Amino acid sequence: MSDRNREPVTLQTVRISVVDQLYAALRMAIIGNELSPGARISEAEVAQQYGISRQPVREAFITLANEGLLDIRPQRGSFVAKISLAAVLDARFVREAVEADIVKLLAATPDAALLANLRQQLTRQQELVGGSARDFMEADEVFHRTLAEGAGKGNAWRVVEEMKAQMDRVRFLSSMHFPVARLIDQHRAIVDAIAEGDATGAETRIRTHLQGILSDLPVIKQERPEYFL
Amino acid sequence: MSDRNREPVTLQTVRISVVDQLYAALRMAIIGNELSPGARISEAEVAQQYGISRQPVREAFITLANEGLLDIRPQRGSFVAKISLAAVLDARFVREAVEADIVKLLAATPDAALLANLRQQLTRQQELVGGSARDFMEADEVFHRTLAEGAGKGNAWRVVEEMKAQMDRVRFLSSMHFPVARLIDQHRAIVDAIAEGDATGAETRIRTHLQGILSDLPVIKQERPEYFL
DNA sequence: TACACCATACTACCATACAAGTAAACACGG
DNA sequence: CCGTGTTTACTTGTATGGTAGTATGGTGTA
Repeated sequence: MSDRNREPVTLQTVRISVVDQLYAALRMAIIGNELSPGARISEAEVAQQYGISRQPVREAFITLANEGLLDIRPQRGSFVAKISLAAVLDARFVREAVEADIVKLLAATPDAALLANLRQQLTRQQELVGGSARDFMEADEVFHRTLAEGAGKGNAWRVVEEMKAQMDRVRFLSSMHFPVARLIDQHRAIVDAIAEGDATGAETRIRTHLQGILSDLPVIKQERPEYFL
Repeated sequence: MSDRNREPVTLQTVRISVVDQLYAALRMAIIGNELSPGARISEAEVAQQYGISRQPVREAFITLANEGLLDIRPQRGSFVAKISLAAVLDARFVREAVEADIVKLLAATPDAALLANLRQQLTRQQELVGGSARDFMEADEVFHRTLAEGAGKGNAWRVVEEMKAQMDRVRFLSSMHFPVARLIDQHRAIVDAIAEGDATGAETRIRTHLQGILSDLPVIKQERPEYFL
């Protein structure tokens, strides 16, 4: 054979377990506020809806509960977790700390390929202005993940992703709170600072970027107190 | 009644589910290297050992897998996760970022009661010199959690805890790697900086503190390559 | 010996059944 | 009308059974 010495590719099993599929679906539904905070959601009910047994539903619930998106009360019922102000603030805090160090790393040794990628994403984001909040949220997620992976901290992204979910969820409670144009400007400013090797500037800008939600949070709580703990 | 207007205390259900108990036990066993990286550990086997059914075991496994401590391979078996160098490095990175911002907060407005608490812990830690690694690890955990909670970031502790688990696990692979005396000195230096309101100093010192494992990691990997991915 | 084939045992995944706790509706007695 | 006790439906927790995918050791064949 001509390719005896080639690198073995890592094969992938196409099968995605019922649990994983359901987990992803429910997570999206919760973050996107299709399932509102406080809403009741029982294992049996969901099982019937999807035509599966209770067990995989239960296992998806467990993971969601571990991520703070679901509240399982034994013998009482399961509920979409209400928003804890402290939890969201702390999630934001963690995310700011981590991403600040990430952009500091990136600015220390700017990488041309990465910057090109980021700038391409900026134009793509610009095209989404006026579109759906969900579409922008996805692009935003890719942008921030690209930063993490560009800094060689791909595993750290898992943490940021979880924190981000808490924050995005709050934003979805009131569709007013995706100031897309402003967010893109901030993204651009961050990329510029990285390109210039300005670590301090990049840090300051991403911290500001991630502090944006702080002003929205009290407003949203005022608008929808029933969604909060 | 004389106490009609008193605050209602929040009652606690004593019952702890089998799942939670098993999860805690297995987590400890994995971090403490009683279950070594790569070791096989099947649902049925554990169920039999503890005299319970497979289902709760499975659910405990799922949470452990989500935390990166277990590797579940469908239809193949479950294994104590081998150590991924990148995962540990990224966990350390996240922890450093978060705890750095925490001590900055603490130093900004030093609190006397908190500082008294911390200094008391320092003397307690001193008493543990020469004792078991596990005892010190617990005291260390309390210390760092106290910092997080003192800064009003109790929810952020969950994240740090998960990252800490990855790091402690590596240390347990070789009992040489708990330089207790040095760690306590660093703890003391951090407390001193906070007391003086020296945010920059506190940040620098906790970053140094948490970078300690970086020098140990390659050594441990050299010693026990079979434990690594 | 070397290799393809197959039987078998084992795994996690999913379905189903039962157990135990909770809460709400309701009947009853004051 | 109000408060109490009981019934009943519903919840999650746990146990067990069946299914499909995977690894392994043996067997036959060249």
